[in-house]
Amino acid sequence: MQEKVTLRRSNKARSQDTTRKLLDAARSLFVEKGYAETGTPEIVKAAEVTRGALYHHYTDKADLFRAVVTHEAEAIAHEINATALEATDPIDGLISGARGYFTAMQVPGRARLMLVDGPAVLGADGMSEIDRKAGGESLKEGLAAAAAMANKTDLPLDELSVVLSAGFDRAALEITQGGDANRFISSLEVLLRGLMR
Amino acid sequence: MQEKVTLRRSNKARSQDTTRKLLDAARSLFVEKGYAETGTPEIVKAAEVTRGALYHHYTDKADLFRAVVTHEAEAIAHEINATALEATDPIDGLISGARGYFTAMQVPGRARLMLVDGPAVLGADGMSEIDRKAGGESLKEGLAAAAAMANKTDLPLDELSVVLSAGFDRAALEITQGGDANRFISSLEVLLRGLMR
DNA sequence: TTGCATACATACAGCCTGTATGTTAATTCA
DNA sequence: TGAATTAACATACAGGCTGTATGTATGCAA
Repeated sequence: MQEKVTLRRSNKARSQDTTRKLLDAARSLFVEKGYAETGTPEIVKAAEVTRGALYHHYTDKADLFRAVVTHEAEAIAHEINATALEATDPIDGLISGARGYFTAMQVPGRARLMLVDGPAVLGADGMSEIDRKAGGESLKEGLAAAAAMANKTDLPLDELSVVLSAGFDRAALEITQGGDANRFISSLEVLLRGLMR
Repeated sequence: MQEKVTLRRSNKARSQDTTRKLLDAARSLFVEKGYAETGTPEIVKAAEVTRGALYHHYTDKADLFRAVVTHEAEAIAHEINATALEATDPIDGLISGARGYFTAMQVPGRARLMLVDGPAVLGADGMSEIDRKAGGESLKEGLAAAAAMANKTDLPLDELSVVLSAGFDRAALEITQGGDANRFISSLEVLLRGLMR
């Protein structure tokens, strides 16, 4: 006789499995169609779970979105770190970091997720917190190092890093839409070099 | 006997009136609560019209939003032009324009409308078209003038203006959230000056 | 083994969007 | 100037989506 094959799994393993399936499905749908155009019924169908599971693990749709964005931010930080090369010139270091950032942002839909839907759904503050946790401080550190080397002590570093960071983001977005990465990189480099002269 | 007092109005006048009421109500609600959190029933109630009127004049909710954003972009351009002063130094002109932009962006909720919800709902391309029609080319022109005066012929002006424009936007957003306008302005000025040296 | 907590599954209520249809008044045209 | 047409709504409806409430089975701890 065929026994009732209920495969026995720990609660932790079950949770990990379903959250992972939800995260994967949600990510690819959010990336493909955007946040507003993606419904939870569609997500759970793709994830092969029920809405009950979704709302058990996440408080609401935005919470799931936050988890996806957080995961993505970590992946981006990881990719950048993997390609970042040590540079003697701090500005070279910043440019190399920017190159890595642009490359990481080329995975389809990622730029929209992180730079358009993210701020709209989670707010600018919610996003900056996620970025901070995922190590988005590197720009400010690089700027500070460059300023120190150039003996520029009176630069408004906090504001500069905010402004430049927005420029990097915008450049990344433009590049995904066909913009010329090299021209954007040189425009950023000329800004940085001018700053430190 | 009391005659039936149906005040007689032309169709054009009626349309102007209701679209204006819709625009006003939608603007203040979008600004206060954001696009996604504002429903059309709420809008028409505030405007004292019906949803039928709304969907008669606009194809959908996003279309009404587009009209609001367009109107707002024109108001911003107008405010900037009103305060812009002629400068001999093109960089001074850019800075003065930035000051006007930041001031215009301080009206509550406007920054969110134009810089957060706008791109998410209408797309980056939809927004840039609106900006373009409302005269958002002034940055590129100012940059070109400054570059000409400084004999900088090899700058990637298009990319620079895109990157800097993003920086201006981000600065405006930060200022509405308590950031120090003067520090942002000097950070932008030091970027521009360094660029043209 | 017994009781509680976890991890769901199902059902439901409320709201919202867009469309279809009906009605009244303005405008056009013969 | 009267009839036909169109504009400007108003009302009703269908479908879908979100979040919650409730039910159930299984893991886990005492």
